[in-house]
Amino acid sequence: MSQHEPQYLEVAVAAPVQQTLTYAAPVATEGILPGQRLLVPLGNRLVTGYLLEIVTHAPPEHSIKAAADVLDDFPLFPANMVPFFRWIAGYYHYPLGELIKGALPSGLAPQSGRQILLTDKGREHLTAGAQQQELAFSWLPVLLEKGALTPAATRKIWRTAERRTMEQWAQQGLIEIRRIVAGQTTGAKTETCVQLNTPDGEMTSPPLSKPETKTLTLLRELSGEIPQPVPRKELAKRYSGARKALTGLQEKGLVGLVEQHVYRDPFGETPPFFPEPAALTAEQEAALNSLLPAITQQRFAPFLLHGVTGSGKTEIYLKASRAALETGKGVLVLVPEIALATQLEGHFFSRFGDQVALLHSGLTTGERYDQWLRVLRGEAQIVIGARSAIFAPLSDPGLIIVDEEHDSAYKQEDGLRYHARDLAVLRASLQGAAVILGSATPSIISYHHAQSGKYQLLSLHKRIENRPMPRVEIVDLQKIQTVSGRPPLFSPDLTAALRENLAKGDQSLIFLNRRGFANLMLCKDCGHTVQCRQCQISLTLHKGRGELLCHYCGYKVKSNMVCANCQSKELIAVGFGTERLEEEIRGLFPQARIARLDRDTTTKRKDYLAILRAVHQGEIDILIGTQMITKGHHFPNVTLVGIVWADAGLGLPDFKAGERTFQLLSQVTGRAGRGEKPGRVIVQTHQPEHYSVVTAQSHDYEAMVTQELELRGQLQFPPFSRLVNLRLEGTDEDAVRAAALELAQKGKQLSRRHPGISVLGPSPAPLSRLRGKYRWQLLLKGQGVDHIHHFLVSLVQDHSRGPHSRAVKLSVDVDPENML
DNA sequence: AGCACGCCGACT
DNA sequence: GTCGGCGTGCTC
Repeated sequence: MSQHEPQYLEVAVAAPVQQTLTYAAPVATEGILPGQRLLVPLGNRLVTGYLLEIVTHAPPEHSIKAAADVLDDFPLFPANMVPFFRWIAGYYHYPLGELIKGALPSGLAPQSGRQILLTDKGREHLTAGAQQQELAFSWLPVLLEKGALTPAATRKIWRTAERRTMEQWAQQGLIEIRRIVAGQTTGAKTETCVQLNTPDGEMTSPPLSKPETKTLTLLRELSGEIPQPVPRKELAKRYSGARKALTGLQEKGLVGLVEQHVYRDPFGETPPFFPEPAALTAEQEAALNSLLPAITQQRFAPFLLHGVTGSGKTEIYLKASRAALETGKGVLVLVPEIALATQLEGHFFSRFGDQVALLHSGLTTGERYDQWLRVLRGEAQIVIGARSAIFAPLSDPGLIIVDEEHDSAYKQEDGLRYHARDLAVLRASLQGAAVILGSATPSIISYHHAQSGKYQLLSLHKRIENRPMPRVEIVDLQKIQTVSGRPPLFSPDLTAALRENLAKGDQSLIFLNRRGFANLMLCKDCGHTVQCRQCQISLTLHKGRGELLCHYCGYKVKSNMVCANCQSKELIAVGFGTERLEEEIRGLFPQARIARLDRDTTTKRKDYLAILRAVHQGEIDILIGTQMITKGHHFPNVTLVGIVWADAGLGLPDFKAGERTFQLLSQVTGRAGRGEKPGRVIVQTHQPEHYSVVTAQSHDYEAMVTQELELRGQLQFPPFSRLVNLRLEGTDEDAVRAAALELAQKGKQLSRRHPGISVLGPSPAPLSRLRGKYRWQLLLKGQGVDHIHHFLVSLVQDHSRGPHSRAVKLSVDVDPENML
């Protein structure tokens, strides 16, 4: 760009503003680049803005303000990600600045705020009347004591009517309201380190106390040959008196303190080492022969890698990654969640060492930021992470891998409702990279694309070393006679198989995708069920915690409560979850070593790893769990898998229920017989003839796809159409209903001019009340994407101009994964 | 979002 | 008359 042309900045502000805004460059700024954050005036406040592009023309109809400040010394993301961000904002109907804010590691969006400071006059006047005032203003004592309120406290008060008082007092000169820029919480982590000032170490001059001498000696030891600063924390850990002694040593000029930048180690522990296998299977060779040329040619090429569990997909990822690194490009690996990362991250770490950066939700804010910087600076060429890692600042990815691509954890279900797998394909196409979507049970959508030639299909049908797929037996729960007339939790077949396996010393898995003890509390006297106060959902009994829990909002009450309707104490627990299974199994097999893996037993990654390790080391005979146990673990000694209730998900009002049930059954089934011994699976169900169950039994993925595609075709569901779910939410039930009806009417009116698009609903959402909000929804179904987007833009505009736009929130869910 | 502007009811 | 409630529109 020429020096003489005027420079304007196209900026996306971190506020719900749809358009980008144009600012003049801040005074005296050189070499400002896209990807840097700015502090820009918006209305009469200052907000964070993200510089997208430097342009020569400004829109003439606006006065142009200058950016107030540049917040970064370097761009936080590469400029070539800007088109990616723009595309996403358009597709998911989300403000670009908010999107970028969410894509960057958290804590990087300063905003202007206020802080209250007490003046001398104020101290005088307010102290006198403090006794009475205190009753009215809870914050006054703090203000009088500290002379100031924190920005966070001020912000809280500002939202209330007490703001008026503040403004009055400010006018009277009792307090000062200072404008500040707040919210920049995360920076590179620095650590206080101790440095020796006298390297050769004359201990002579001033007399030292005993702790001081000891600390100095320790410091010399740790500093090493060429003295390096030692973290103060480290000294304190080895000698508890060090912290205090250091103050003395500092005064005597013997040591100095420096702030030093450190990287935190995100690998909480050393991951296991996986050696490179000596040989590949013929199928692996064939898949790589298709993949590697595409990677070498450095162009967009999408692949669907369909490989049954245990067929060696990981090795293909690793070989493909090496090829991408050899072209000088980076690799991005997406995994469904932390759970799976442990296995795959171990493999990548074993092969590529510290070239790997990890980005997952288990990291602290600071750790995330550190990993981000490593990627940004090119210090790590491989990124492994959960869905948000799709935004990792790799400047030039040559390969993007999405493992377990069918997993619904890739769909973000609030805020920007993106699908990381879809964004992976998009990013690959924008940046000219190869992309591998891998799964044993690909999503219907992806498989459909492979059939139509949009993706190239790579198949691994055989397990490594030709291990057979496990034998799957179906037990029809309806046919089992019991005294109560209700089906048992464990059929005689499953109980016998468990007993047998236990006798052999083999391990067993019991799977049920529902946690807790009982999912319903019924009043014996009046028949009422205990419901969540916030949601249209019954509370689940968690016996161990002695609580009834809402699985949607986290609301809880003590389980010894009385019926809200009739005060009866006689509440009976109906239904079952993993906690109940555990109790029953312990009763059936008191001698067995039993563990349970679900969100209740593993609140931290550490607990989770501990249970997995115990299973691995053979310390557990029977592992009970939710889908957490299905996530890609290799348990060589598991020879029996019991699925307690296979059709649990089939009753949901969701067109993906059949697909998901098949995927779940296949994933669980795949846990059996991964070692040398063959596996056996027992599937209990009320619907033994359902195609999801039947095809899972025969490991016949293609048959499931054929069935499913036929059904989807008849109903014109994806992939034969596109869906957008418009959800309306608010605390006022009538307003939400009214807004939904209005929107639907507008939609139906509009659809007369857009014949390809139909409007279904409105209707109350399947979860009609959630977290205290009433919910209605409206489904758009149509053919062309562009078509639907035009349609959406005018609908969203209509709502935002409508009378309910503030009381009722509209969220747009493009390609919904979950219809609840 | 967050802030100003503006239009109505109930107080000095 | 004006203070202050919140519906509405805009932010370069």
